[in-house]
Amino acid sequence: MNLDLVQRLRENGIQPSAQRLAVADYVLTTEEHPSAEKVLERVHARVPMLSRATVYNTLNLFVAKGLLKQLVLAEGRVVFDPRLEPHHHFIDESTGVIEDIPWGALKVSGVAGLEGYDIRDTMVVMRGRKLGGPRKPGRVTGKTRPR
Amino acid sequence: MNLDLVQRLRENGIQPSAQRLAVADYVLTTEEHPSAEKVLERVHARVPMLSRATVYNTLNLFVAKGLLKQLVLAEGRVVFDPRLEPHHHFIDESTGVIEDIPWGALKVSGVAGLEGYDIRDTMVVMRGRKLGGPRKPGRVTGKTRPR
DNA sequence: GTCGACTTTTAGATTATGTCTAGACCCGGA
DNA sequence: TCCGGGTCTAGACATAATCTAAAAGTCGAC
Repeated sequence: MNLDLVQRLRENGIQPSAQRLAVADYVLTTEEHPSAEKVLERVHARVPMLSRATVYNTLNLFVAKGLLKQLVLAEGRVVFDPRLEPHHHFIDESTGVIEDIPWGALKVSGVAGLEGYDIRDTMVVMRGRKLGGPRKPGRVTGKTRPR
Repeated sequence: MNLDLVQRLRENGIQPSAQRLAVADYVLTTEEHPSAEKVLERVHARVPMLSRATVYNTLNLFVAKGLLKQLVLAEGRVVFDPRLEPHHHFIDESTGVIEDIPWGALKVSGVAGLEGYDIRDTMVVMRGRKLGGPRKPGRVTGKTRPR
C-alpha cells in the first residue's frame, strides 16, 4: 500500500479513508481499464466488507477531483483510466481489451480548422485486432461479455 | 414512409415486416444519434403495440446486417448511427448532443506506423462545446441525464 | 477523554437498460 | 385446411448504476 497515496488524495482535496485508499491503491496504478464492477471485485477481494455504493461513490469522487478519467468506449460500459495525460485508444474487437496508444504515436490535423467548436479533448479510437504473439501477456482487461 | 426501404431491407437479407419498416423509417434516416430507448419512444408513438423486445431485436438485426453502426460514445449509452461511411464525432459536453464531422475535415496520420495491430476502423472523438448561435436548431439528441 | 457536528460507509431498495422466453400470430405452400 | 418457419408480444429476468436512511467514524473544541 503506497504511502504517497494519502498525500495524493489530500492534494486533490479528498479526505483519505481506509476504503478510499483501498480503491485508490488499485485503480490509480492499474494498466487495465476497469469497469466499476471490476474495481468492486478486485478491491472486495482484499477488503470484503466494502460495499458497492462506496466503490461507486469513490470512483465518481476521483473523477470529479481529476484523479481518474472516465472513458465511454467499451462494450456499453463505463471504464476508468488513471492516465491523465491525453492519449489514444485501441480496442481489440475479439477480446474487448482496451490498450493505450501514446499521444505522440499519431497525429491529428485539422481540428483547429473546425469553426464553431470549442474542442477541449481529442482522442483517436481505433478498433481491430492485435496481431502476432502475446508481447505483453497478462494485460487482460475486458471480458468478452460472458453470457 | 419511404418505399425504397422495403428494397433496402431485402438487399441486406432482411425480411420486411410492418414493425421493421417502422423502425427503419425512423432510424435509417435520422440525424440524431438515438439510443435504443429513444428509438422505442419515437416508433412507439406511431405504432403503439410495438414491443420493446422487437425494437431491440430489430436494431441488433440491422447492426448485424450492416444497415446501422453501433456507437459507444455517449454518456454510458449505446447509440445508433445510419451513416455507414467513416466519419468522426463531436460530443457537446453540456448537452450530450453527438454531431457528425465529415471524414475529410480531419487527417489522422501515423496509424499505418503502428506495429502489431490490424486496424479496421479509426475515428476521432472530440469533446467540448458548440460555440455561437444555434445554427442548426432542433438537433437535440441526448438528454443531459435528467435525474 | 467526551461531546457534538460533520463526513463517510453501509445494506438494501430502486431505477434504467438490455436480453430471454414461451407462446401467439402470420403467411405461403402442400 | 393444415403445417412449418419466421416474426412479434408481454412480461420475466439479468445486469449496471444510483439512491436512501441509518449506522459508524473523524476531528476539533472544550
